[in-house]
Amino acid sequence: MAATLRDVARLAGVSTSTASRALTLPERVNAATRAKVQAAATSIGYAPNKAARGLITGRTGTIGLVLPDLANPFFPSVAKGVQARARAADVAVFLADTDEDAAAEAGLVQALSKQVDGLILCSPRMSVDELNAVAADTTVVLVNRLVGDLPAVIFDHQDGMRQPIAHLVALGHRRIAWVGGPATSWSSEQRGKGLAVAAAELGVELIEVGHFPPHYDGGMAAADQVVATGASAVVAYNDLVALGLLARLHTRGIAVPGDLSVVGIDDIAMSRMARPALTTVRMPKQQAGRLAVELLLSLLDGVESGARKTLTVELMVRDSTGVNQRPEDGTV
Amino acid sequence: MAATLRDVARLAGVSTSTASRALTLPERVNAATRAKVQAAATSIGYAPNKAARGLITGRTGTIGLVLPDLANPFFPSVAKGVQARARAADVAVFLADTDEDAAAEAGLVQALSKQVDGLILCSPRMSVDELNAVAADTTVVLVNRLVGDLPAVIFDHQDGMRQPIAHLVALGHRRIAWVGGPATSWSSEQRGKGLAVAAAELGVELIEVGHFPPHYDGGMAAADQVVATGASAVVAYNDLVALGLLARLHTRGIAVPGDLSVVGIDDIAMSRMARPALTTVRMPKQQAGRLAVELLLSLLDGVESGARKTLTVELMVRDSTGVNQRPEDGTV
DNA sequence: GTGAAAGCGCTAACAG
DNA sequence: CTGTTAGCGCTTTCAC
Repeated sequence: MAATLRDVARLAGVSTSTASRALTLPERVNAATRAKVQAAATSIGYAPNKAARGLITGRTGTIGLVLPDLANPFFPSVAKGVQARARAADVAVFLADTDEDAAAEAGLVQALSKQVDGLILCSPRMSVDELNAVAADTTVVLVNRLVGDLPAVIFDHQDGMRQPIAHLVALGHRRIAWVGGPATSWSSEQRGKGLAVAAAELGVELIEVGHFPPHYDGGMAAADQVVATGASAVVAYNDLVALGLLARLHTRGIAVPGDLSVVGIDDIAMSRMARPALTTVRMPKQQAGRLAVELLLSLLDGVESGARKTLTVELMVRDSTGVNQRPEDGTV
Repeated sequence: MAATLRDVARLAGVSTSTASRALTLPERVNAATRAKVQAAATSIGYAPNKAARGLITGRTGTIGLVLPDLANPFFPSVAKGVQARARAADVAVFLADTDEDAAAEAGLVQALSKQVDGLILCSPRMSVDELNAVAADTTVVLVNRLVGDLPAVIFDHQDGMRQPIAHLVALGHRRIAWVGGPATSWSSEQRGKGLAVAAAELGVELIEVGHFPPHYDGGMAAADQVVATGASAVVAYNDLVALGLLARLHTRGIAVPGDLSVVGIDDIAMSRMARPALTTVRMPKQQAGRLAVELLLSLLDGVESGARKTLTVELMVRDSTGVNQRPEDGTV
């Protein structure tokens, strides 16, 4: 059996409340007794039972992270950031993968919300109403989605989508295709809009090729339609789709970037490893995770209420010389 | 405030103990009262406080998953499997990423172990002694590492490493290089041994090129040494290393597989997307995660004690026709 | 079959 | 500054 606070108290010859104070509010205790208690605690390897503490303080020291799919490299990056920041704050993280299933997501969130102080919902697929319902009885921070005034960490799609367009225009492109993600995806909508605005401003044509699954196979499926548009460049919903495009274009003997330029979005590790390396728009994924935790913690402390953080994104122009290839997420 | 069991009991006009029984041991309660209680519970959206329950039952309904690095695609796959199986058993999962830091890992495990029923340690970096110490006061299941008799889920490196060697031999290779992972890695050691045994059996030469970081950059670093060995084929510690090799070989103008054949290990999603696609040894990562959970749960129920599961691995021969490209981890 | 009472490990008043 | 008391929400004897 693990040591309890009573054991510590007994060993130190004080009451349990004094032992408790010595460990959690050191200032309110005589230095001598404090030392005794702390010595006793370490000597028997005492670790507080967080569940018991949570029962009385109402804080469990735990947050939940819900995301659509760990197999999509975007999400482990966010998770890594969340995890790191939470640990620094001595907070534990429950992880839940919903498998891109909106219904499962709602159920999971429901269940999780009872066991945590707050929830980070990354790219949630559930409806606005469901989301508002959850937010009504749990502290929630959204990542990569905006719903009403709910606290959120998002990426600057406005500026972020202007960058690849400006880049392509500078290279002489005038007809640019856009391969969208799922029709229900908030970020796909934002990305499409951002590109359209930038294209209009810069006086070039943006051709929307349609909605595709946000995966490698989605890119394979989109490739021929992209070619048929006659565009000289294409921006893909994300890097996975861009890599799928690359594969199919290669099969068809279409040179990249010679015949067609391809730009991805997200900057997953894989995009640096493709050949040709993929020019992409970097989303600071780990940072988003870290910020989401900070936002959530400050919300729990009652510091802020309707906060929203928008993260700067950055065009990564990749070429064979390896310029600009530094990884966001550490060495991979 | 969330509804408590007392609220349910009051609403149903019974005592809290009856309410408790009606919800957890339905057989021991009159059908009529049971129905009343259950109706009351759902009507106010009652969900039991797991922390309070855990305080008394000694079971928290939570397990911990500790892994070295979410940025390495191997681990999110395992995590996905763990997560899915745990959810099916209505068990929550704490996630901890140690950043490949053995010291941090030991501390994390220590802290986590107090809050969970059991721990899944995936490719743990800590020492045998530390591991035994942890296992002494927590139920632990190892994944991808073997220490004494500790319960573990591992991959069949014996047979797994014979497959790529046999494949390469069949293609006519007689000098095969092996690019090992970190010197401290259990799986690197196992893989190296397995290859050596197979090479000896098949009468070909295995040249150990040394130890490299288990990343893309490690492969880049190893490439020139591999070339210098004069081997006609190389097996890399993992796919990331293999992809790094591919990149550097391409830079040097060495054709793959024309001049040099490259085989990876793990079958991460990325390996299907490389060009040329990477022949690799598939490790059933999600399955390992699922089995680890099952093993842990049965251990917690006192069913088994020194169990060990060995998973079959499978050579994935990749070529430009797309044969054998089905993904393990769902569509990516 | 059901209720009363005790207590899991801890913290938060409240006295002293 | 420290000890006593109460109780978080739940399960589990133990009577009835």
